[in-house]
Amino acid sequence: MAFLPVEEQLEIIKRGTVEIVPVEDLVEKLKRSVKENKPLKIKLGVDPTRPDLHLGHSVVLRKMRQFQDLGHHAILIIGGFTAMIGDPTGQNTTRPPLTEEEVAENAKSYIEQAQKILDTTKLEIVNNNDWLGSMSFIDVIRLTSKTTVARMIERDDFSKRFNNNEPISLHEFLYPLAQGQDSVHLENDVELGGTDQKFNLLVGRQLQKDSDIEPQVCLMMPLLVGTDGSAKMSKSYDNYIGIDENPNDMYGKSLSIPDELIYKYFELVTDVPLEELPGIQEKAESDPRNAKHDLAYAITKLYHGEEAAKGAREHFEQTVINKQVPDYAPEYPITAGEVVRILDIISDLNFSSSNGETKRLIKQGGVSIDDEKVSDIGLELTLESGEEKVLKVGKRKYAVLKGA
RNA sequence: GGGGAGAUACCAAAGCGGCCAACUGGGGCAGACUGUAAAUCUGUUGUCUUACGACUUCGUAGGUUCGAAUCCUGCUCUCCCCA
Repeated sequence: MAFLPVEEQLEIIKRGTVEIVPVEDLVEKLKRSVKENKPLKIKLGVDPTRPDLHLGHSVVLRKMRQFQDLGHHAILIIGGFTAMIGDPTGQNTTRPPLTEEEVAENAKSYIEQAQKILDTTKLEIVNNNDWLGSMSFIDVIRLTSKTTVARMIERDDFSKRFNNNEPISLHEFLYPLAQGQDSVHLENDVELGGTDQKFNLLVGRQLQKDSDIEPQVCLMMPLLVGTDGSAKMSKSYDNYIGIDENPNDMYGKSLSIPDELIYKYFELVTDVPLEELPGIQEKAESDPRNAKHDLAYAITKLYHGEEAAKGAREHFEQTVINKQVPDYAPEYPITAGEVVRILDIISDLNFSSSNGETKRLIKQGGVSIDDEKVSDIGLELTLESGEEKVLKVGKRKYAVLKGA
């Protein structure tokens, strides 16, 4: 296929990118690629520890996709070997290493999800266990001799942990080397990663140089801030929007991000055309409410299609704005005439983690039946056959109580 | 190898024999206000119990005591200093 002119490619590549080190090398590589009609090898390493992908992961995956669309060759590395070490990046404590079986299973699930973003028909998938796993101890020692302790602790998370008197296990130093060795093995032109990966990516560049391979260009994408507006998006902070999430939740969660993030999200996790971005930035400031709805729509559409996005918007208007009961509310059957405690109903529905919490919710006015706040902790109810009541717990948990 | 310090709830951090289910801050949850935004105010945040109260919890296993997060001993883990 014919490649786009270098300038046009660059513009697409630079979207949302924090840093390209060094950008001149990328220009050179692109020029040569166009001239020789030869795709660049783009490397992205993924850690198969947590297989649930969310929009945070999508940032760098989307960048990968953009390279694919530009005609370049995408290589996804499953960090089967490195996962057994545990990437220290961003961890304040050492990660538990995974077994080979877990890795295989997680990798499978990862790829399944990633195909919502990547073009898997044109994707090369490799496992770094294939080459790292067979290295001998002497190979490893030679590898370690290529860098120094001072360089290692110069890395941000290490120096922080070091200064905070937190433990750093020796094996964690090997992680960047292992990742760098991947680049030596693949001889890739570009490696993608989050800004937190900068150090690791640069190690790859250095190791390639040492092995007389043309060094890779490191391209860093920002870490997407989660829906809470402060920490990076992560499952463990529960501030994430999963790419597998149902349209309604996806839409709703997208709306719950702080206003300041609207533009960033448009830039990083949607496919709105480059030329529309300036207009969006303006709208995000002048009319954040609607801009955010546009965003929620765009995100939902990306993963579920136009119809579902429309449905999610209607659903939102219906339930939140007009305060109607969502149609997915679970039904809770109650035998006609039977006396049931409200406490038990909520517990059965898993709407609260303990009876103590339920009582607290009731005391604070967080529970209502048919729009009427429940004030009595010990409330018991009975339903006639066919009778229905709507139970609401907290902000957005609904159930339909149905006499049967 | 030698010496010293430490391990408390989601996180940080007080408490150092009974008044401790454990101060305080952050986070979370709920209410008011709103745009499922922010800011603000209020309440709440171990389990069971309508409640009184009961039970489990302060790295881990034992011990001392009427009584332990607090004292003693073993163990595990971490940090610092020296070599």
